[in-house]
Amino acid sequence: MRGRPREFDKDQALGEAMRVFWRQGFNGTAVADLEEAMGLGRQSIYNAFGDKEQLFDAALELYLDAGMKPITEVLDREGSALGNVLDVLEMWENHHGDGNGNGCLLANSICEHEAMPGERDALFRGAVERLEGAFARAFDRAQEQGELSAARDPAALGRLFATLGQGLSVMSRVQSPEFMIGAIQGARQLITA
Amino acid sequence: MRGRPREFDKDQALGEAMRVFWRQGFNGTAVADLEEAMGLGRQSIYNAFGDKEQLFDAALELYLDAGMKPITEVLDREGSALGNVLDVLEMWENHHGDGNGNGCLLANSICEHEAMPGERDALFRGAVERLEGAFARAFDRAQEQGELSAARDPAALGRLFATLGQGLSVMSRVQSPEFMIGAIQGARQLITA
DNA sequence: TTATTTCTTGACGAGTCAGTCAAGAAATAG
DNA sequence: CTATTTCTTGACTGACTCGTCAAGAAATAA
Repeated sequence: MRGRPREFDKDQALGEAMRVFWRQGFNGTAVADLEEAMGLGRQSIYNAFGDKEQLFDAALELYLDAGMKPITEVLDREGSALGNVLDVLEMWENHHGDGNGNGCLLANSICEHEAMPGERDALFRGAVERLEGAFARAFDRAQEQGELSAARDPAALGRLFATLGQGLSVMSRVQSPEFMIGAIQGARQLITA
Repeated sequence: MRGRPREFDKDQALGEAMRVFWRQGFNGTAVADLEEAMGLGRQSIYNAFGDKEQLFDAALELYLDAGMKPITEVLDREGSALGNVLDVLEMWENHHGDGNGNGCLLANSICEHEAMPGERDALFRGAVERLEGAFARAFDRAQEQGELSAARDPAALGRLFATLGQGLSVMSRVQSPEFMIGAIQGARQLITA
């Protein structure tokens, strides 16, 4: 027997929750903040998502799906692999240059994570490895295509660029668009010239 | 009239407070945690350091002095400027490979900062600019010394390496020493070969 | 219609938070 | 010695925390 259906859109509400966690972090977000942003009463949130920690996990998963896939998809695109890497740099330039200033929820969560309840290490590592792997594959193909010196180590460069992405996320929270563009320009120079 | 002198060492207590904030963040740290780590009663803390926010600021300044100076000093050393940069990469490799896993208090604070009271943007930016500037000067000198291609932009590379440092800090909180070594190895390859 | 299930609303409670108050302890100044 | 100043200890407070409870509303099933 089905009972009364919920009045709100669960996915949309989760998106709003994600944005609040993104901006304020887990410990910096009160359930009252979530109520306001999601436009819901407290019990509706607990009915639909469980407690605050489960809601955060769901929001983080949504973020990793929505925010990571576009990058790995570009990196795995056919054609010039080095071009794909440069396209991702341009995506980062546009994203971090728009002044939203919240960085990346993954990086923010990793930095806060010792102060958070629960076990999320595996989730974090998995996300990083997907990013790292996509970059490594691209650099590998770039070598095959003759666009990257055979002296480079694609796996090491994959780790470097995944790390750079996290660094850009941190910097975007406090630095100007000009800074971000400069840092990305530096990365461009090192893999092209 | 002087009155009763305090029984504890203020600098040492601040160091303990710094370590707690470093590990747990501002919002993740209760004043009770600070009491325990510093070995002090609550009123002693408030007498000596003011409120929690002022104590955090003092701890952050201590960190920036103690943790940033060694890096800029190596970068500004005479001799091979590119060698200095490589030495900093090695310092990071040793630091992040020791498995302490707390990353860098600056990066952690930047990520948490929207959820924190007060204005720290200027402090954050100043610290980043000191790091960025030291790298930029080193790359500039490396060009003069003929160890870095004249096609590079030292300012952009300075921003890139400051950003990389923040990224390494994030990664060190969840990734293995092998990952860190790989990422740093990637950076080495790009500025030497 | 009536019974059942689920959602929504608002109040509530136990626990934790940062910060303060008050009293006693321990030092210096005269 | 006494008076004064500062530090230390521990209790305390009001605000905020997350999560739950209870009652009514709104849907479906028969």
